[in-house]
Amino acid sequence: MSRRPTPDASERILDAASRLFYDRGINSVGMQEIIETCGCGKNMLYREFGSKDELVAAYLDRLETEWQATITRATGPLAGDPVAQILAVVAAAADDVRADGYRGCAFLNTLAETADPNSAGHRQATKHVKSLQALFRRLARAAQLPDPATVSDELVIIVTGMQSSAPVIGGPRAANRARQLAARSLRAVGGPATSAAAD
Amino acid sequence: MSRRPTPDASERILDAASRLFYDRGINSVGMQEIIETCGCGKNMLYREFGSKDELVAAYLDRLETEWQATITRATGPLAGDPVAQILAVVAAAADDVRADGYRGCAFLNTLAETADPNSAGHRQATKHVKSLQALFRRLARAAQLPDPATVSDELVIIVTGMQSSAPVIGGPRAANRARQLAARSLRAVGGPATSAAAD
DNA sequence: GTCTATACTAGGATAGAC
DNA sequence: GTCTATCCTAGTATAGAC
Repeated sequence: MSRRPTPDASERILDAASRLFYDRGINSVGMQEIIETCGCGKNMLYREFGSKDELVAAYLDRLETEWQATITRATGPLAGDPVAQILAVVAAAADDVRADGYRGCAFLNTLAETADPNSAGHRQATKHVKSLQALFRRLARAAQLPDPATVSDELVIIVTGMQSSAPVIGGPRAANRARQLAARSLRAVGGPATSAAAD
Repeated sequence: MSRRPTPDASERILDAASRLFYDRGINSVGMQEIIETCGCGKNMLYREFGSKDELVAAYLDRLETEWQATITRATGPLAGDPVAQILAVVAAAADDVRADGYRGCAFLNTLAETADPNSAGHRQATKHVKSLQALFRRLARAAQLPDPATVSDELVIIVTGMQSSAPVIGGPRAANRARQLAARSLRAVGGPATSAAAD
């Protein structure tokens, strides 16, 4: 018992850090608290992650990877139906929002917290939103919607608005309204294959 | 009544603090930097504002007052046309978003930064969004729109989404898309007086 | 008296050394 | 794990200029 191989020490640290970072904000969490929460030593933490910045980067990196897996899982079965895929992406984001203790999008929160555009957190958060925008644009183009750039911007606004307003107006309400808004957005721009966007 | 030699000392401090708080985030700004920026002494700052928390509260208070004045100015000439008033509120918010150096809604940023629901900042930020929601609901009811609660939630999502996505997708784009989304939302729910929501 | 400027306390931050 | 170095934080108190 005394001797733990801890093959996943890095994971345990990242688990503790992620929870604290999200729940209380990156700037409000000290390294000491992360150490106490995960029960590791300070040297261990700094050996696995060289600095707090790196730990933050790893936190956002893992979330990004998880999000990419989520949308792959959600859109995979709908290959060939890009309109349904768009709605599935919105629905996947909406599922997160319903969770207890939801405190907004981790990337948008990081953006609000770290103003320096050159910081790793800022760049990762910006990249996250831009990749969501690009995904919507790609799918809108595949659906042969007129003006994919406009509709993808609309969808980004709907998703980020859902995430930002949810802590105030309530997760389920925000999720439902956002899904309806997205469906309506797709119907409004018309195009050949938007029948799937009917309520 | 003790006369004050510098009647605007409080204002100057609040100006400096507001700019720093917004540009870099509340938690990233120290009292020392505020003092150096506004050129006042530490004594003065702590006499006018008892603590950093109070200074933050004054910062948000003033923004709230300015915002209330903005919507009063925007909706005043449109009395009797609640649908146009809703669009005017969205347009007023959109104007802010276009500004150079826009870094998101100050209230939403505060919410992201301070997780403690009992803190003054958290409460003021929550109140701000809820009051926007209530304003939309009141106007939607005045316009005799069916389901004012739903349409007001949609409008809140559109506005907060515009504010949150603007730093990433660009202020003007976000502003234009949000105004179009709001107009479409009003047209979609129908009602007797939504012709003003036509593009 | 009213201001600025600075010294100071007490604590918490990151980070490194052992 | 503990201990230390260095820095920054909020906030108070003192010193000195006008």
